[in-house]
Amino acid sequence: MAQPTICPKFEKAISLLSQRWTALVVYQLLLGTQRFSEIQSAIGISGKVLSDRLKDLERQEIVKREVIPDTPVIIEYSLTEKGRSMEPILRTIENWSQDWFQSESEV
Amino acid sequence: MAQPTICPKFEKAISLLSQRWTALVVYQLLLGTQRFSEIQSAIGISGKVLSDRLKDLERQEIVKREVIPDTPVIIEYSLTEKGRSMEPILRTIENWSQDWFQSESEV
DNA sequence: TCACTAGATTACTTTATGTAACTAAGTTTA
DNA sequence: TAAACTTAGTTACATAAAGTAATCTAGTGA
Repeated sequence: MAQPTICPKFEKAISLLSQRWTALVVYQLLLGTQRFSEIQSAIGISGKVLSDRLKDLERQEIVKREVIPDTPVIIEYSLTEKGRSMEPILRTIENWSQDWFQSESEV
Repeated sequence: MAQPTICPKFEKAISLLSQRWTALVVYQLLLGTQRFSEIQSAIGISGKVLSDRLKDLERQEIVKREVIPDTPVIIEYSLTEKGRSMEPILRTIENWSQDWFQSESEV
């Protein structure tokens, strides 16, 4: 399936962003470097899926994983330049959501 | 799960956009009104999933379904104002994809 | 030694997506 | 008049992705 009517670069970007949790993980890391459990509790993702996503995002050079040899060892996740370059996407979605969605209390 | 650390409006927008095919359907409809089979062959989505997505998008008032009483009947899909308001999101993703993804031939 | 923590991984269940065949209503063809 | 074709779907079934909970591995600390 998938006729090549649509630009392949755009399709790659869309398939990345339409993977559940990807956008939220990046959004969360825009706040700064964070540890596994911080991301997990901030966005409410399961450990398994967060682990999968972080590996994907690392492979795509969007997220950087750093092992800090503290005691016990600390593992920090942060955005690469490519990751930070996604900020306008998230901000545009954020603005749109404010303009067009109602909050629970208004429904 | 899903602690409410993140703005619920933003979360709604993200969960809409992270549904597979949603963004591509909207992107396709930015080109103008189209029929079921046109969307289907343009983006290479299965009839079942396209049918599901169009119903979702109609329910969210992003897509408008119109029955044209021609012979045989024609069913046209187009974007509502809310749907068209998603254009900046898609354009931002498009720009980002051009800057940060390589095409197959460059890999 | 036992219990605790962070960062995962594994086994299993549920949900989403994909494939292919089928349907309904009308149309053209033979 | 039936056979075949078209559009816009739907249904049944198969596969893939995501969720849940238990487990693992170092490295503490008591």
